[in-house]
Amino acid sequence: MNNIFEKIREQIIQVMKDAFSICEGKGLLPAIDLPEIFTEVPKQREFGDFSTNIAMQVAKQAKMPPRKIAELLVSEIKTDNTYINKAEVAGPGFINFYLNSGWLYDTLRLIQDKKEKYGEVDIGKGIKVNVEFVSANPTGPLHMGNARGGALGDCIASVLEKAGYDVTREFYINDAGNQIERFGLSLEARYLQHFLGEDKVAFPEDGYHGEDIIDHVKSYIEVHGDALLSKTPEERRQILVDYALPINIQRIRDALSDYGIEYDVWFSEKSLHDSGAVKETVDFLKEKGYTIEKEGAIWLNGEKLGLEKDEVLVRNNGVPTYMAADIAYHRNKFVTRGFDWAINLWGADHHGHVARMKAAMEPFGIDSDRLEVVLFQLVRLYRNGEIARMSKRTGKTISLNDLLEEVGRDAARFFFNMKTAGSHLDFDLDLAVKQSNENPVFYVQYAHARICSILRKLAEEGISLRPVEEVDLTLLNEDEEIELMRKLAEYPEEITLAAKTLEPSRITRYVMEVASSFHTFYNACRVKGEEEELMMARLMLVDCTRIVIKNVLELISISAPEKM
RNA sequence: GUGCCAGUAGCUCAGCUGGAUAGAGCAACGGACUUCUAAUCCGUAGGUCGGGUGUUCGAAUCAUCUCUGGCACGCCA
Repeated sequence: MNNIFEKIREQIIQVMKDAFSICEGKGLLPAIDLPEIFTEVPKQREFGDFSTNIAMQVAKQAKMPPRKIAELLVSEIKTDNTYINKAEVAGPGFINFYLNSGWLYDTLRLIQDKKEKYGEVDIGKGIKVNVEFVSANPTGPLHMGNARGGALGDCIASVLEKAGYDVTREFYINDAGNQIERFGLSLEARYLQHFLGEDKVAFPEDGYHGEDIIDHVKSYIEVHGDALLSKTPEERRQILVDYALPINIQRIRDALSDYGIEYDVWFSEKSLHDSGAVKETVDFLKEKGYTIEKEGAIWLNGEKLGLEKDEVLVRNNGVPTYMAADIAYHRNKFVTRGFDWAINLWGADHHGHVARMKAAMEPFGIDSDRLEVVLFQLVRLYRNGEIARMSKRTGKTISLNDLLEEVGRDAARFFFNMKTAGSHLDFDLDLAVKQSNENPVFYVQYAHARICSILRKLAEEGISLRPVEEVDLTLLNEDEEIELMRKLAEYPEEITLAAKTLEPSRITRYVMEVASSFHTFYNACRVKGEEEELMMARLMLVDCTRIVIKNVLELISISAPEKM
């Protein structure tokens, strides 16, 4: 058992089912085909700890007023051996359950038992899931979109791990295709410009204008000089790409590592072309009749797959498109490597690609539900209350490296994980570095530091945590203590919900609530200096809070300082 | 033009399978440090949930229409 909420929910459902059958047995209620019984935590504390609306749900079926049904059920309720103290009918027909504090004390016992594993649940049952995120073009540095996608993807992966999935973090390296061509052309142009003069060599219109391209060329020239002038353009571009690409990829790895992201797999698009997997995939589609040929190109048959239009898989020059490679890639994930589930994080500007990719799984016998795409809206950076522009064309982009240098990993990851993926995100650079109450990162970290301070101060006096079974937890009954324990009890439930919705942002908001409950407790109740048994009970509560905050911060890869 | 996403307090955002009086943070205003860290806490104020219609015991949530903003509709990725 690692989720008290789950246990309570099961108790309530069982108690209600029993009450229904007793009522039916006594002829108080007609036979009812029970729908699933839902429980919720009422917003108002006076409505109890949990409630259910089942009486309202079955009112129509029973042909009785919901309140009447609820009253019958409550009169026949059996709550022996449960946390339930009493049940009451309220409002239009809610049944409110009031629990004894045992579930809160059991929560503390559970936390002490599980320690850093507290919060883990097993809804994943070891299902193999591939989480692919960032997957930026290795033609330049990582930008804000990659930063958001990185924080989100990494936290989704972490949440799924905690929820019992077998997670693989993966980066798809787009080291083939058109953008690599343009990368080569850009490098070549800068190279030639260096020797022949800027005005003598035209820069490709859709080339990469960034400074980093010039830097690559400069450092190449420092070592190898002008030897490439005598090569053919093809050779020249190949050599320059072979030189610069690994550098870019290494820089991406380093930046992501600084950002707290470690991948299990770096998957090369080029390898799919080299191994023949792309060609094989197109051939397969051709054989199965999912392609059509027109205008010298091979197209994916949109009509047959329920898509709006056809998509080019192989251009009339024989070069496959990214779409062909992407299909081969996902076929590799599902068929070759046997993932049960694949989650991709894409910027919202790629949303048009979602339906196509899901549909394209069908010919391979892959249920499209096994591919899940999380779209996230793009980021706007603010500085001095104004939008900090980032323009890829002028090369004056604010990169992930710049961001980490300016605000640090903790603030960056925290901010990107505060909001749901679907909402636009305004990143306030000034706020992220502000060391004040306006900054939510410090709010949470401060709670952790405060706890550590309490533990430190007590340790100096030779007072340390007792084993939980030697502590009288029933002494914890102040409102602030109850509220804090209640918050701590929610954690496994939060992990469950975050995993089900693929919304790690709720975990970030959750830890802010834990911090808030702790700060309130701190201001209302003292630990040090209280009568010994009470002090020990509170020390236990404080330590459990520390464990939960640390677990969450570790989950989202943010430091948990012991002093601030 | 078609499609996708969004519109909730001055600002930034939560709101789970429809539920009880729509929440939080910041900003504003008023309070609390001789006591474990005041990077904290307590209180006050702040709303036509973009707008209309419908579905029903009940709608911020579902359906539909409409307005506004962002994005996508390439032999780019």
